[in-house]
Amino acid sequence: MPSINGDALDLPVGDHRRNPRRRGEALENAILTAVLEELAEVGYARLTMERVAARARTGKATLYRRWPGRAELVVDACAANRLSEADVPDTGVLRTDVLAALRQLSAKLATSHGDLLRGLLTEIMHDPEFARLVRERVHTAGPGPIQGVLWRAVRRGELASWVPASRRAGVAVDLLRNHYLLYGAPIPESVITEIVDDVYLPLLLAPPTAPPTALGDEA
Amino acid sequence: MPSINGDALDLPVGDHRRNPRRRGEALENAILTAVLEELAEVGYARLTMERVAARARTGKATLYRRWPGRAELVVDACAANRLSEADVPDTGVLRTDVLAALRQLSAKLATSHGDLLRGLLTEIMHDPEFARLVRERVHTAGPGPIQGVLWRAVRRGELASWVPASRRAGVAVDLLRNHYLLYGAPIPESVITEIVDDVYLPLLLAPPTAPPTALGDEA
Amino acid sequence: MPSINGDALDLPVGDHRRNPRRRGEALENAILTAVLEELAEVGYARLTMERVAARARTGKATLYRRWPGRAELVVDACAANRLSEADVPDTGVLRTDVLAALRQLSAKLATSHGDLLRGLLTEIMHDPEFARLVRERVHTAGPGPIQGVLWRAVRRGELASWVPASRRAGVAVDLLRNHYLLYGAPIPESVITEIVDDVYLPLLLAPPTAPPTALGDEA
Amino acid sequence: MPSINGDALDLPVGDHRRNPRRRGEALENAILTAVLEELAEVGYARLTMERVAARARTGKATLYRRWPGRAELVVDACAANRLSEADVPDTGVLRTDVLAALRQLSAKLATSHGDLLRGLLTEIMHDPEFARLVRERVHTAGPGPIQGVLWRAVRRGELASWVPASRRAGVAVDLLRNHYLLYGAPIPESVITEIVDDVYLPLLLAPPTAPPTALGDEA
DNA sequence: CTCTAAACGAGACGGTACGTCCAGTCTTCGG
DNA sequence: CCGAAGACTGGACGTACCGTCTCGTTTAGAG
Repeated sequence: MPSINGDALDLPVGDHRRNPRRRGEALENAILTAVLEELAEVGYARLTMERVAARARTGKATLYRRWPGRAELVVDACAANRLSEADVPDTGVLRTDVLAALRQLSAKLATSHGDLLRGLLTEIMHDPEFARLVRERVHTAGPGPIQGVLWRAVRRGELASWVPASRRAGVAVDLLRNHYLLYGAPIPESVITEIVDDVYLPLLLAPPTAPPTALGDEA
Repeated sequence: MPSINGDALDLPVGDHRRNPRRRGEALENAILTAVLEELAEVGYARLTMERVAARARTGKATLYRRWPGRAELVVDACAANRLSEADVPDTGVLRTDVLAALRQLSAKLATSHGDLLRGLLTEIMHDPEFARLVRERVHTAGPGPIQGVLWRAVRRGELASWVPASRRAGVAVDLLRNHYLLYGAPIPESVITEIVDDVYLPLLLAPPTAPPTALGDEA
Repeated sequence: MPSINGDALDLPVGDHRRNPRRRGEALENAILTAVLEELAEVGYARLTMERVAARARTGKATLYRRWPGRAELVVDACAANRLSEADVPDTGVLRTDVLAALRQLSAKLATSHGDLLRGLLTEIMHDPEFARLVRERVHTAGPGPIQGVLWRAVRRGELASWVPASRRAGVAVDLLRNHYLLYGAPIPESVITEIVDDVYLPLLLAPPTAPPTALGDEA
Repeated sequence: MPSINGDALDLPVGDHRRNPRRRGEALENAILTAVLEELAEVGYARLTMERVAARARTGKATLYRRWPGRAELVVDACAANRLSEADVPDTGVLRTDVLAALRQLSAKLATSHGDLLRGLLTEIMHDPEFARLVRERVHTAGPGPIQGVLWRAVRRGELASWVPASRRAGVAVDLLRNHYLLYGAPIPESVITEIVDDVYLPLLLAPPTAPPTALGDEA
């Protein structure tokens, strides 16, 4: 790109002016902070090793010594600022809990986390091990909370106990994530309620397999 | 990237050697063909305008005169080779039809189409109009066939007639696509059958909304 | 150059909007005018066929059909606006006349004519015929006036009659042109007077060949 | 220019295949050598940064890191191969020495040096500092030798001692250079002898200023 | 407390791709 | 059917980054 903006990489400096020279953890923190700032400012797609190094006032070699590439670096940076995995308040009703969980996820996707997810998905396939890492982060930003919600519902007797471990459990999160990837943020409230009322709750309460009578009755 | 392969852009030439000079549609076809070949060979991530131009034996300016960038070019190329929207055979049973449709989609995702979807998702947010375009292509590679399947089931009396128009209709495709994005191809057969048997069919046959008495009844 | 200014070649249009289509002389005039405007605005070095065509609201082929290249086009454009060959006033004294002629030439070189000369010199060698053309223009912008001055001096008896036809006649102009090419415009007054007083006049008045006694005296 | 020769930049390689990576002076020499070879092969007008980089087996960025542009790069390359400033043999006679010096210069202008001079003159005016540099190179390829010749003549008593420092000293070289610029190389022998016999020697031997009585005496 | 080995900062290096400009040539279509 | 208008092929531009590599310098930590 022929210089869309003439910025000479003259980033504001956190003024850990050189000397004393940072190492180990201090250095790593400076780098991860720089990554998060870049993520916030220009997004994942335009984040470059060059700018991260400049912003962290270190050299590119220092980055490559620790991370194989941009994707891994960014994943680590996000792991570091671990968004506290805010857990969902217990409202005592499954529907309300699920809505809260989805709204929380929706909000998270609207931040740089969403952009990040989008970007990482394209780079996932290089290395299966890395793919696993990303899935964990992505899922953490998903099924984690909802599992709690489901188990509470089981304890209250709202749900059959096999449900939280079944494939159905993740459907709401998957659909929401899917909607984000196709339509972007912000996700309209109506989409969330539709997912919950038209799909998720009916699904959770449906019998384990399709009623054999559905077809049989007609036949 | 410091030359993962040293090829000096010496691509096989279809030998439409210069003169007569191609214009308009003929030229456009040559370009779109080149795009598809590149897609198949190196994938979306490593497809470059430079190589496409070289392969189509034209100049970059000709590409940029027609498309604003790589993403739009690729989308057009895919629209052109419209993968014939192979329709699902009518087996007379909903479950079998759905399985066939998902297997078809799964196969499609395993080709360069999957890679493409992955790549385009990161570039979607620049321009809403472009986002819409991509969604259409992506959906075409999805809900299209399954709608047919569902309507046939309705006609056979297997399904309530409101189902194909409801949000539930797209769930299977969304889950499959979601799985591809997170886990890549090939998608194991077991995942497909689980989606169908544990989620999709029960969902399609569940009552329109969650039984309001769900908790009360059981308690 | 990656667009030093984003101008999309959207030049001010003389609004001979297309249709009726111009031809022959009308078109030619529009082109030559465009050339002169470009020359004035960006100079010879940055004058391009592309911009000229755009400015004249025509196509490049129209230019190439009439002129082999930029150099010839520009020369023609200058021939058209023929700078009236302002002749030197007769002061009755050789020195004053010569000074006036050189100052006139110096002034001309300081305009786009100088820039033009500079540019054309680099493109002269392609075609001897064209080289001749340029030399004529260049000389016209030089020896023409001074010949008059010299002949007047001959008539007054200030000069020997063989001088105007000798190689010495052109020396002043050659030196001035040379100075311009090496040092650019404006040429300091002192340079002009030095050329006249230290070189040109002594030379004009010197005997036809070196006094054979110069060396002989010493020997 | 649409490929005057179809060569795909497959230049002969000096096979300093990568590693050890060249730096500093070694690299610079390789580049300057490449420049000189390109100059000799295609001339200044068709010398491109792209080809120089390819020939030197380096990247364009490396060139631009060191030189602002083509002109500066070429000037440096010429400074490097400093054409040994071949000095003029002492024949013991001014006329013969001058002729030798001019013939030498004439020969030099007929090589790529002449082409170079021509090309650089058009790019001189961007930066006065650069203009100074070029003048030095150009003069070096000129007045240097002739100064020696003149001083020897002074020592022999052939010339007055004020001559070598006067503006007259450079006239022969200026006229020769001027002739080259207008008529190109090769410069006919007759032009050289005319400059020497009809202009330069008479001028050198003429009195310091024009006889004040020039007109009066005759009248 | 000294000395050595590793890590750091800085940035050069070889290289790919970008998106733009322009040169010349060829085609189409209007007058 | 000529010629105006403009699309085409293709080279080069100057920049941004990539990932590697070389320099000194600084700083731990072993002796």
